Amino acid sequence: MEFPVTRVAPGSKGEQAAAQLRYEIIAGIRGPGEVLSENSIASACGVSRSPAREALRILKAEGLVSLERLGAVVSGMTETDVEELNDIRLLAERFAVERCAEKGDPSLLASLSYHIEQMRLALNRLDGVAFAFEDMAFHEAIIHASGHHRLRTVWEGMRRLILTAMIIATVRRFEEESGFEAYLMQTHVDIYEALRRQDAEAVSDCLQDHFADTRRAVEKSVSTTTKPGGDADD
Amino acid sequence: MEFPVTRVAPGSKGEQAAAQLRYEIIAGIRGPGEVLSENSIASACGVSRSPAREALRILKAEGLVSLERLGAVVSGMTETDVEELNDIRLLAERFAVERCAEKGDPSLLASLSYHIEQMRLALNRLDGVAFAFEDMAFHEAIIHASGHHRLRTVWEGMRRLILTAMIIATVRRFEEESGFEAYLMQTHVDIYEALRRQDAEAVSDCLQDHFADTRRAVEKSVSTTTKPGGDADD
DNA sequence: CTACCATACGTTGTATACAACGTATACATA
DNA sequence: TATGTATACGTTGTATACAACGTATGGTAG
Repeated sequence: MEFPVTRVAPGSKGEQAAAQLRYEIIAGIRGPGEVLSENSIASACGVSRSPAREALRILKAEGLVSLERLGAVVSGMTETDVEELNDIRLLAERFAVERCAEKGDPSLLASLSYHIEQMRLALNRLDGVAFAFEDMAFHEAIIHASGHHRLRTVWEGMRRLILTAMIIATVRRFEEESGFEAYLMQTHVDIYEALRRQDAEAVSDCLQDHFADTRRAVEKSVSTTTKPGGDADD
Repeated sequence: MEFPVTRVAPGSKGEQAAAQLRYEIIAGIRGPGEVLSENSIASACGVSRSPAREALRILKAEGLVSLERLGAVVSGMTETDVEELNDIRLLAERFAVERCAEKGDPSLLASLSYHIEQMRLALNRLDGVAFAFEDMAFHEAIIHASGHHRLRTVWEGMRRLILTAMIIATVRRFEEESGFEAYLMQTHVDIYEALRRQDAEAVSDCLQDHFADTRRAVEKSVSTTTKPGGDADD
């Protein structure tokens, strides 16, 4: 799989290097315990230390590495990490829909409907990457529609992490799994319908179901990932 | 007020510069709309562009500035921002105590009790900074006790922002307000007691009360702040 | 064989130099 | 006067050089 670095991080070389490393860490290509020095990243990504340094700071903020004195140690993404990430996503989106219910943004429903349709099209093309982007856009629309700046800032801090994990999981699911399409689409439609009915409790339940499914899918991807560089059991 | 930069950010020059700027933005010394170039920060803080650049990235991640092409534009902290920050804090801590209830960490209660006692001592000394640090430690203990790594990562992303706002608000409250001590201490004791009784619902209510009070205090500080550099209403 | 010390290397933190890009301003021309 | 253009400046992004620090390793003395 060739990871769409520039689509995930369209910005500077530092962000692109971070995007590449993020992918490699989440995909398990770089296993937990592996040490990343600024120089090694610089040479690996073909850039100088300045962007490499920036990449490391980004990855640190996302909790993917811990900056030690000797270098950045890869934390990796375990099943627990995926589960926790979904905890937070569920927490954030439930909060967001509560706020949406108060405000009642009419353009949100249109946006969600649009992304559901785009997901259908991507599904027909068996384009996992496109599907993941639309899936992401669906959930991001809910966050944005809340109109809560701070929630959005928090979201921004884990946005690319989530997007990357979703791309990996979705592509793998498209390749390996079968028969999941109906349920995957349905959970999004359920959320949409519940929002349209302004049934807050139903939305909450639908989100919970959806993330339970997401968790299963992502965990399967993460756990089946080989870790060539890993096993650094000091 | 001399802001304890090194206590908030004991790290590199970049982090210290960020701490200083963070304080100045939250305190309103640097108003919304003000433009911060890397060079101006470098000269203002007496460092080179490398730490200045790092500081700007940190502030961007915290949502205090937005990085435009022309430079970093200060977003500032409005009353709405403070309110939103407390929304997220309440959300995070409620989630944390739910997890704590499941696990039942005995050392948490001891930690909370200790910090309450330290708050009392700081109160007697009329030491606003020390009080804020203990207040912070109290709430941070709850987050940590949840054992939720991702929640901690999210918390880490807004930790210094919250700490700075708390220091400013607390110091101001110590200087200007009076008669608030009893209630301020009581809300923390209430949280502690509810946790000790393992009464999840009561904890939630206590947290809500506490943050409602915090919001009032911080908002008062922010709103009464003069903004000499601001008023950049393009 | 062990313990200690010196040296060399690798790491991050910081400063500076260079390149690319956009903008604003001043000037010339219609 | 209005408009188009060219130039100069300020900005970020990137590369490189230097400094400080810790560690690991090798050698030497006991």
